[in-house]
Amino acid sequence: MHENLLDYIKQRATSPLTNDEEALIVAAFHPKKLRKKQYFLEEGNVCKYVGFIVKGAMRQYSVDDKGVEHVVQLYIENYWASDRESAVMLTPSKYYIDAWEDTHLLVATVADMLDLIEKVPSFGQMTRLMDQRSFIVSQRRLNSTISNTAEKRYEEFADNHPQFIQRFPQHLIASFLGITKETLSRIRKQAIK
Amino acid sequence: MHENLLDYIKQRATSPLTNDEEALIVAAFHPKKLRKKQYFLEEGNVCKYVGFIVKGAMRQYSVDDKGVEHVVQLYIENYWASDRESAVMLTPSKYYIDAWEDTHLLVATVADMLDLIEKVPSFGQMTRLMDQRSFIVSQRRLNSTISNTAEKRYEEFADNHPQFIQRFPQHLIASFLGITKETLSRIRKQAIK
DNA sequence: CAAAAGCGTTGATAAATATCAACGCTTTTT
DNA sequence: AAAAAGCGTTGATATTTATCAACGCTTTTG
Repeated sequence: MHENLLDYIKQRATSPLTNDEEALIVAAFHPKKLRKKQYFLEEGNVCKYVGFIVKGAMRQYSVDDKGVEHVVQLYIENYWASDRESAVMLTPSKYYIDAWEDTHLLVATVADMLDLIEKVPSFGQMTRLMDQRSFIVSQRRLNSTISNTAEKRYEEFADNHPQFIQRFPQHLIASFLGITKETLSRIRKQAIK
Repeated sequence: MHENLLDYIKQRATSPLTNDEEALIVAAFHPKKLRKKQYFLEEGNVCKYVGFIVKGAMRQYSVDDKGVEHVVQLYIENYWASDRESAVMLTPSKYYIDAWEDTHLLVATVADMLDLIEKVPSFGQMTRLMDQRSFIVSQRRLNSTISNTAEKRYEEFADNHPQFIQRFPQHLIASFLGITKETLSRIRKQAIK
C-alpha cells in the first residue's frame, strides 16, 4: 500500500530508513480515493493536507473574475498535490485542486508532515529536495514564459513532459501554458507540417 | 559586519543561536564588494557561491539567441543572490548575475552552506523557509503571468514591491515582467490618467 | 568639456494571441 | 437510445503586445 511512497523517500535520502521510521511514515499517511472531478482542495479553505499520488492524475487551478480557469499545476503518479502557499502561510487558498482521473492518494496532514520532518531525517531530506526542486521547476517555467513564444513553450513542454501530453486534454495543457485552446490547436497544426 | 545576516537568521529560527553557532556562520561568510556591472556569476559556470546582500542591488538574467536580456530576478538588501538550479544540480548556469549598484555581499560556498545546514539547526530552518518562500513567490509570479494582462501584472508588482520600482530603471522592470520597455512606458502613461 | 552611453518616450506598423461563433465527433449521462 | 456535455478544430475579427526608428534629456566616460 505505502510502497511507492517509501520507495520515493528512499531514493531521495542519503541513508536507509529504519523500521521505526517506516512505521512513523506509514502511520501518518492515510489512503484516500478520489473519483474524477472530486475536490482535494477548494478555494477559500486553508490547505491542511498533502497528498502523494499513488495512481491517477490531478490538477490545481484558479478561477478568475470572469470565471475562466487557469491551470497552475498538473500532477500524476509520484507527484505531491497541495497548495504550498496556503499550507506554509496558513492563508486561505486561491486555488482548487481536483482529480482529473480517478485517483489513489496517500494523504497526511500538514502538521504530521512537520512532525515527520523533525523525527525522520530522511523525510526531512526528501522534503528539502522537494522544495528546492519545486522552485527550480517553477523558475524554469517562469523563464520560459517570459522569454519564449507560445509555440516554443509548447514544444519545450511536449519534449520534456510527454506523459502530460498523453494524459491531459489539450485545453488543460493550453491553460497550463497560459494560452487559449484555439491558439494551441493552431500551433499543433503548424508543427505537423 | 555580519549583523544583518545574523539578524536575518534569528528572525527565521525557532531558537536563539549559540555563540559557537554564530562563530560557524561568521566563519563561513566572507565579505565581498562588487562594483556596479561586475559579475557575481557568468553563464556557463557552475554556481559555487551564495551571496547575502548587505547593501546594494543586483539582478539575474539570461541572454537569448538574439542577444536580448531577460531579467529573471531582482535582488536588494537581505536577498540571497545565486542560481539555485545550478547550485543544487551542479550544472552550468544559464544565467548571469551582476551588480546593478555597488554592492556589499556576504559570500559562502555552496559546500559551506550545506555544512552549516547540517551543523546549525537554525540555519537549516532558515534555508528551508527560504526554499519554501522562493517557491511560493515564483508560483505567484507564474500565476500572475499566466492569468493577467501586462497592465495588471505591472500594477500588482508595483503595489507589492515599491522598493524595486524606485531602485531599478523601467527597462529592467519591464524585462522582469516579460514585456518590452515601450509597452511598459505606455502602460504607465495610461495608468496616470 | 565633449562624446558616448543610458534611459524613457512616442509614432507607425507588424506580429502574436485572444475572442467569438460555429461545427463535427466522441464520450458521458439520463 | 436520445440528449447533453466534452473536446478539438476552423474562420473571421479584435486586441494586445512587439518591433523598428527616432528624439530629447540625463548621466557617465574619456
